[in-house]
Amino acid sequence: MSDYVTGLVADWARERPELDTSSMEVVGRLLRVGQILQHRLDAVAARYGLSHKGDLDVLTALRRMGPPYEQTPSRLAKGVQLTTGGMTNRLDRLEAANLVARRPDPSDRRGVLVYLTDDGQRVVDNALEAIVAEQEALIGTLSARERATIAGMLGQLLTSLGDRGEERVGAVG
Amino acid sequence: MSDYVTGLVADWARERPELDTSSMEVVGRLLRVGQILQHRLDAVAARYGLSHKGDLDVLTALRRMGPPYEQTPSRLAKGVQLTTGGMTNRLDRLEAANLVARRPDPSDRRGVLVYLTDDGQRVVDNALEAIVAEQEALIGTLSARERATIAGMLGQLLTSLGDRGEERVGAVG
DNA sequence: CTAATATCAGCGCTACTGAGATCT
DNA sequence: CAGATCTCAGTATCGCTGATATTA
Repeated sequence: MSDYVTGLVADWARERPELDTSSMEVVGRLLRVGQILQHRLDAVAARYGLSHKGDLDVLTALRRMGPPYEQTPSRLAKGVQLTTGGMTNRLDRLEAANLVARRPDPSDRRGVLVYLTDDGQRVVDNALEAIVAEQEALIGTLSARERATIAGMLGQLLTSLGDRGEERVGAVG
Repeated sequence: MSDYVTGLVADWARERPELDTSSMEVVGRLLRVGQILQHRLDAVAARYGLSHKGDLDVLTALRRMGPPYEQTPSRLAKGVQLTTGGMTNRLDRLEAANLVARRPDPSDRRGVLVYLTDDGQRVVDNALEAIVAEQEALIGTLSARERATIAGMLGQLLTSLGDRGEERVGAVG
């Protein structure tokens, strides 16, 4: 078994032998795996017309909230780590594609509420199933036991990195 | 322990209970960890003046080759998955920063060779040490045994995804 | 002649910043 | 009045495409 990182580490061992490359064996692979998975999942989303990278994130964020699949732009922006200006652009795109719509917020006349249209609900539900299927295919070589092990360690790592889930971003949903 | 993905999965269990979210426990965490690590490492690179995302990749690619730290733009572009046009832009930036320089390729008068300047060698060597230190800090909570386990599983995963290391990209080096 | 190398100009995409209008 | 919400215009980053000149 010789992946991309194996070669990297070999290079550094030759060029900078005093460098401790043990962390690279983990971090390098994590980054590499993340890139490949993200790329493959983006391709799946694109098959559902979601060729703009962050669009699926917005749709799934709304979908995950449950009916009536509605949220303010500000809170959506926080959820996907975007400025409100950036969210305006994204929502314009999604609204033009008829996947979301805006309506005035009845409880705050400064604001608006964004909600999934019927089309948007259909697209996100279909896309999500395809995404999950692709995820399953991507990690198909890992046994149930290995999955539990790696998920546990990554969870520990995320927690140690301060990840609490207040801000839910990307990562398919 | 409750990270970002824990909340995600709980949302989907409520909204789409028939969906098998087990792959998301792994893939979601891999993506999330990758994002966080990349972000933190980018910040370290920025401290060395490498605020443009792909710049460190080019410098490390040259550094890893050993003296005289030299390569053609085409091969560099392949190594970091970039078009030659994109590489021209990057090299212009790096050359303006006096980190690399170009000279005519003596063996092919169509081409040029890019090499690390003395400044470039200093910067990449210093940045690399800082990157490795940051990596160590980031995964500090994992024991040696856990690191070996996760590195092994990720290597298996990368191999199954077709990663062979012909094209060495990003991922710190 | 075909293919490869590097560059350049023009384009597209995406997000950010800061200003402005509205409202709490 | 301070602060929040959203939008908009302008700007920046970054890579790609396709054309070009040169050489293998």
